[in-house]
Amino acid sequence: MDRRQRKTREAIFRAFIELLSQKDFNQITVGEIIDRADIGRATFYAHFETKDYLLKELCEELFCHLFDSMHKDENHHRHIFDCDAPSSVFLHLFRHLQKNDNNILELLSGSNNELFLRYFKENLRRLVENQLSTFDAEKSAHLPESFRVNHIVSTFVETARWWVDNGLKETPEKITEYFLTVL
Amino acid sequence: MDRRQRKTREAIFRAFIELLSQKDFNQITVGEIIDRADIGRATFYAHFETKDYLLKELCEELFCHLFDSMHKDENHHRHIFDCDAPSSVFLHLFRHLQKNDNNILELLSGSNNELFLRYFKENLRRLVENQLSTFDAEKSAHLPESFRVNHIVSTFVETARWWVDNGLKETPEKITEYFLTVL
DNA sequence: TTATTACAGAACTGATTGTTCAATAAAATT
DNA sequence: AATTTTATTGAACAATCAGTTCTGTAATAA
Repeated sequence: MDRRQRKTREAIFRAFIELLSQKDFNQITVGEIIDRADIGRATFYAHFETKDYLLKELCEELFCHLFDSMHKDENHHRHIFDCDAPSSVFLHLFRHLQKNDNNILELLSGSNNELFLRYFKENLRRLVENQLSTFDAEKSAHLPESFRVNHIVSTFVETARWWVDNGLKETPEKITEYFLTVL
Repeated sequence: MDRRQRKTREAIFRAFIELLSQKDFNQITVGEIIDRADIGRATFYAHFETKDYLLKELCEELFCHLFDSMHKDENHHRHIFDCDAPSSVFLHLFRHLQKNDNNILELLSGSNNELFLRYFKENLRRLVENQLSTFDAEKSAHLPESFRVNHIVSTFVETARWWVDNGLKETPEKITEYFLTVL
């Protein structure tokens, strides 16, 4: 990839994330993004078809980073706890959320980020589907699988949002415990 | 209230709901609303400051209708099941959702209705806070109250959305059972 | 060195929002 | 019934924004 392209792309992402931490997605205009990124209008549209695609690609990069670093962390902490336990995956996620790399938290708690939440849930769903059997309680065995997956994913997201909205006061371990208790 | 005012207000709501069943909230323009409602542009802005306020007031009317009719129904069906059971409240809600008065379902399952969901949850939260004690399991007793309330509310909303998205195939009784099982 | 590619910057169209105002029609008041 | 108040109309208006197009220029690759 051309060095110029890379720089422009990063400048756009940086500006976009800064703006996302200040206001809702729908309130942000292309004009604001290009002013802050200090690029030409035509350049923006050469990179992203619309604002929606910009968010989509940003999300994909964030999730790659989130899930990649999760796998690394899993190896690194292998001696601390059992990585095969379903809790470990979520504990890792909560830990990485706490770090707030790339201001992902603003996206989670914000009020007009339906699109972001959809992507987040899509990614989580894949993760949960693979591990579904480890969650099976006798009680929920007769429920449709898609319902169970949806419930786990939704509960994770809502737990994370509650955590963020209340100022991240609990430790990742504690919030994982909350999460597993209600589950 | 002036008969003229009432008529235009209803025409606006009717047009707005019809449009909401066709496309996302953010895609709907004021121009489309006034064309469909067959009123002047200035008239719209005499009634609603912005499109957001229109949605807000629509939601308030829908919730009044939903919760009012729920109370009536509660009396009407008192002989059928125990209304003090926490399940009955939610069963009523699921029943009224199934009727889909005023196309409320489109709002629930749609993709850009963060605003609507916020109002929905606010109303539900009040309901749940009053009945929280009836939900207390020993397991969740040590969790913060706001977390528990949030979890119940979120789970209800997500259950309803799953139900709607999957074509309302289950009966209200069945979906209430699903809901209470995962809870 | 040459050819290719990305960017700047400006101008432009079209859509949309929200406001204003004078004329008209409906409703309320006397 | 006559008068006053109020709501609506319809059109025109400015402002903002999205997305496109173009030319000249600078960076990169061949």
